[in-house]
Amino acid sequence: MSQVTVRLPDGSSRKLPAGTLVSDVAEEISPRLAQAALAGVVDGKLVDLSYPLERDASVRIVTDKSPEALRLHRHSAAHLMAAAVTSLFPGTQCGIGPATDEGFFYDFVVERPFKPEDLEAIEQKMKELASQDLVYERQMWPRDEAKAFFAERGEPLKVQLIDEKTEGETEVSCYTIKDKETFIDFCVGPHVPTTGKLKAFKVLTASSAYWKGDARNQPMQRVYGTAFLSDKDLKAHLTQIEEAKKRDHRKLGRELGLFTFHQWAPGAAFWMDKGTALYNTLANYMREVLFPAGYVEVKTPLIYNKALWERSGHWSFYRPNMFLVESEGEIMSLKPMNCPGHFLLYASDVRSYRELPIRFHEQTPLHRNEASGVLSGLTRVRQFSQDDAHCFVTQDQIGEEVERLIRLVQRVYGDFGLPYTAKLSTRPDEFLGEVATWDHAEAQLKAALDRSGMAYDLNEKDGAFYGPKIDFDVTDAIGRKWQCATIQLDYMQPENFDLKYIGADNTEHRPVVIHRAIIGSFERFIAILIEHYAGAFPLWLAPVQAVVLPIADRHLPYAGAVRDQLEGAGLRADLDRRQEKIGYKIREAQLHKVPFMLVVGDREAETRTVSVRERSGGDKGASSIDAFIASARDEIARKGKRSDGASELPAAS
RNA sequence: GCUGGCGUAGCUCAGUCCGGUAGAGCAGCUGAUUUGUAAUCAGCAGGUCACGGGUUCGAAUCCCUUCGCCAGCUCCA
Repeated sequence: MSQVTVRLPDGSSRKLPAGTLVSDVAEEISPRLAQAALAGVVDGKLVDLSYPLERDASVRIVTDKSPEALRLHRHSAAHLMAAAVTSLFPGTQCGIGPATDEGFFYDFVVERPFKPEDLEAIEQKMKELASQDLVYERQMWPRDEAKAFFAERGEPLKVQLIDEKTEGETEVSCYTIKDKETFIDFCVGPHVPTTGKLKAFKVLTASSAYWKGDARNQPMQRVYGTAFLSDKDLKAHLTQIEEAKKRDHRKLGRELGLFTFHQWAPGAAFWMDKGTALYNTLANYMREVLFPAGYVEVKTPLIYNKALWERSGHWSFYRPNMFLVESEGEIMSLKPMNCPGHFLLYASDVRSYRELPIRFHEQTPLHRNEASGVLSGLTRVRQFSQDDAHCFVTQDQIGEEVERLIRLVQRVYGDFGLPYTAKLSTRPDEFLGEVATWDHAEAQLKAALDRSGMAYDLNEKDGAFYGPKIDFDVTDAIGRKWQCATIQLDYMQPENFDLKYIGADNTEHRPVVIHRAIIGSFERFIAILIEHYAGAFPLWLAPVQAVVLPIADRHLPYAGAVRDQLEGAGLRADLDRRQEKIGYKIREAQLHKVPFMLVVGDREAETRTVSVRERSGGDKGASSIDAFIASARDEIARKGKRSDGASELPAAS
């Protein structure tokens, strides 16, 4: 019998008979490893434990500790779910069932949509199948036989998949759970060896999806579930889902009196006074950041003739998302973006190289006619404003400008206590302009990222067709990622709009445009902040920073004077003048997450002080009004950070 | 936009399956209470049951339309 040499991760190697299974290798190393083994990695490829080793190879055994384990579990759980569904609902057709970042799903064609009771039944059935510790078996079927088999079983979608995925092959791989009567699926695998390995899974929701995600195809029922390596991890995940629900900005926005919606203005928020205070604080903060960075604030029209959109190219590719209006027979559109307006503004005067970079910052509202089904709270709206700006630079200024931008991004996210990551997207296969120009631009972006000392991912070929870009993702307090900042180079629009500057050589040159936003849309960023802080904004952002709480009516004059003094000092202050006990007023203020409660009664009125109660931290004792104002202003100026730069905010979890 | 679910007082929800005069808590208002660090007591008021149509002696409830909200519609066998 011939032998194969198996190399192990520790550098050792063993000679074993050809055809030895991965599971045998695990057994050979140690019985305990064999017990824990879920799959193998042979020459870098993830395979089943039942994979036979026919030639020399490096082998690694996958266990719960391996990075592949989670996806393996989830994909196997998807099969287990499909087995449960086909058992409970005979005649169900199966589509695809992949693992995802959060869990897994499986698409089915069923007679009627699933109800919550069905999902419970499915989960029960899965548990039952798991407890039976059934084997996942890989079988190689002749292609035609497999197609005939699935066709006969009334699974045309599987036949279609086999056709598409295995063209030119003679055999296709299928996986059974127990046997082909119980469950069989066309699948590359691999899987965990038996259903008993799956110990922590949950069926979550059902909704509809289309075959291959295309609305022209047949609608299917998608059942989502999640699986983890331990009950502890699963529980943590479910708790996280609950936590996310508690922080939902739509719920907190109403409870905190920030904003509301009306069915007659779908996708457009009504900002109440407190929400407006927050909005304005953000908008002014961005102005404070951008003015010293060389930006000028501009306001350009909200409505433009269709001619502009034809020039910019929006008319041909963005029209479905534009709100059109008619005036005296002319078709106009509300602007979905600021760029074309900024180009017209740039072109309204002769520009010299001495002026560049020119940086136009604008916060006026934009309108995008998003499909009704994608609207969601403040995160997906039809009307919003951005901390939008366009920088007009020379080719050689790109690197420095981008580096300045990265520093701005770092500063802003630092002020909000949001961790972030960056990714650089380079030239796609279909692109506009010269390869040399792209290479030059990409090199400058890379150099700028390197100089900034930031770690970043490379997204090859993911740039826009008009230029490369850098995107930033922030991670909120409960670990969710949001794309906010973007820095995009644009070579196309300066051509379209024939933008020029006069160079040092006294001839005309083409500037490069950098589209950039740091927080993106104020609406969406506020949603992120609400959920990040769980509604408990740091002092500098809080819509109401302090509320004065008089003990009894006779303290109202003094309380009013305190409130006036706070407002005079630039603080956002309220006065609770209701005839209620102090505990009631405090409870109310706590629920509204006001950072400071200032209790005033006889003692305070006499000594011209306030009793400070902190939202987090309770009673801080008496303080003179001036001392309170001074410390509050200091905290606002520091934006909640200690003087060493670290954040005082508790890690909300 | 498409598929499914949902829409009852400002908010959270009961009542809908099985048609028969619309309910609770919180918030609001009035009165009493004048209060010291997370809910004082009593009373009152508040609803074309999203909108429009249909079935019926009778519709919040059953059927259809429209609007809005929620979830999903990228993950590859």
